[in-house]
Amino acid sequence: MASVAVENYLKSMWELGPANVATQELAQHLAVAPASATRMLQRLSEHGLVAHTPYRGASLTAAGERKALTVVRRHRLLETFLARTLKLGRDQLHDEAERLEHALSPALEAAIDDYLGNPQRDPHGHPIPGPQGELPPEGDSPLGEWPLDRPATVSQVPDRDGEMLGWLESQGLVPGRELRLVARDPFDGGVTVKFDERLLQVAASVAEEVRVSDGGTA
Amino acid sequence: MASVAVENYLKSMWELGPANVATQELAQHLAVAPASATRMLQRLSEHGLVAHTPYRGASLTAAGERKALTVVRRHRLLETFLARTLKLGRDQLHDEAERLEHALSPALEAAIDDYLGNPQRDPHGHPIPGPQGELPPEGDSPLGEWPLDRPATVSQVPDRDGEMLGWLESQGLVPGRELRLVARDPFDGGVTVKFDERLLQVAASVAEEVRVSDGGTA
DNA sequence: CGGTAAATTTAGCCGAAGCTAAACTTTATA
DNA sequence: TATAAAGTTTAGCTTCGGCTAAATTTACCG
Repeated sequence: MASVAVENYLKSMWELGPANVATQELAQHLAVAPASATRMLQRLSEHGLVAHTPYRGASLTAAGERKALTVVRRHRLLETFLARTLKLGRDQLHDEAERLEHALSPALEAAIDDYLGNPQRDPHGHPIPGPQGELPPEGDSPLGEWPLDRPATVSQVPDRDGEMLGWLESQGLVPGRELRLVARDPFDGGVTVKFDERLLQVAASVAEEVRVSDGGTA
Repeated sequence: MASVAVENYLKSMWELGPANVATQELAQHLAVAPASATRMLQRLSEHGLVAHTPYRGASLTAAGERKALTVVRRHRLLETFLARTLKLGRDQLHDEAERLEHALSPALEAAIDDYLGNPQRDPHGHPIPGPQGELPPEGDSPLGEWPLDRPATVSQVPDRDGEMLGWLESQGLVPGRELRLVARDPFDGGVTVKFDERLLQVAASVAEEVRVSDGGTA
């Protein structure tokens, strides 16, 4: 009960959770047919990793979440490691880590963590779960929900969408960037931000994904 | 036609080759049943990666060897990378690389090669195939076959046998070590070597696996 | 040369994980 | 409230890559 497929299902469940996740949503996230997701949910359920109520969706059990978090931990450690050593662009990191995360032994995971000095965040600003799955409480919010004029620091950018990431990068909208919201589109939720003496339009879809906080490194 | 299993079969074929490899030999090397090896040889044969004559063994075709060598290249680059960055012991390298080698994209392979400055040998002294599978001719021989008294330099140590590797390491018998054969057991092929002003007994099984040459880095 | 032992292959089974099509629930709408 | 649409599950098929047991081929030995 620890194949690549199982690890991916658990990770997706975690990313889509913590609420009950719909079969279809899960299937889409993994690019498989809904029937395949149903079957896997049944298997995961039998092994106590997921609580599945037929026709009502599923959510991770404590055991399932623990496993999911070790995958997330490996993923984020790998992203950090690859960025640090190989200077890969932020937009290449995700795909590489996606494949390598399933081939990382506990020993190698520990060696990487050690080498990096127990990093708390990956290059996208996502927090790295501890060895037992501990995650610090998140103190940030989506850029789109930030109040106007209050100074903010970008804390997290998305990692799955390479195109969005490339754009963010090209605009300098990366973790650590300090900025201010100057306007919000009342209809679609897009915002205008200001930094470096310039204004930048950010579409709603992007403003949902980028997270900000007020501290230096929250 | 490029699963983990296929890559492993091709790599084993290369390691056991280049002559016709017996089904049983291959099966043992991969720890699978002979029947499983037969079936895979048939599939590989259909795809033109091996030439299989029923009951007579199989060998890699040119296409198969090309594929095998990319796996070997990834393996050896990974070993070198892990040793360089994480300072893993020589005896941990093999197992980790064994798993990671199947998850390395061409882009990441290139980035690692670049980072390492196009290394020619891995930490065990094995030559690293070039991007197109080029391998330099080997100018070394098994320690057991080296003439008495002629100065030699260790060029390669085995990587699959962690226990043997640990012993070699503990005795200082690592690539680069200079030594001299002072005696050979006429019966079992074991040898006595001298270096650092001390004598060391090397069993036949070990003397077969360690390779030496006379130059500095042959 | 014949017969047996060893090696190999074939036959048939299993589980994982995917798919499509059909059946069944749930939800939403007329 | 009935019915259609949407979502989910079941049924049944496929491929991959294992396995064991039985059949077959090869090789060796008396």
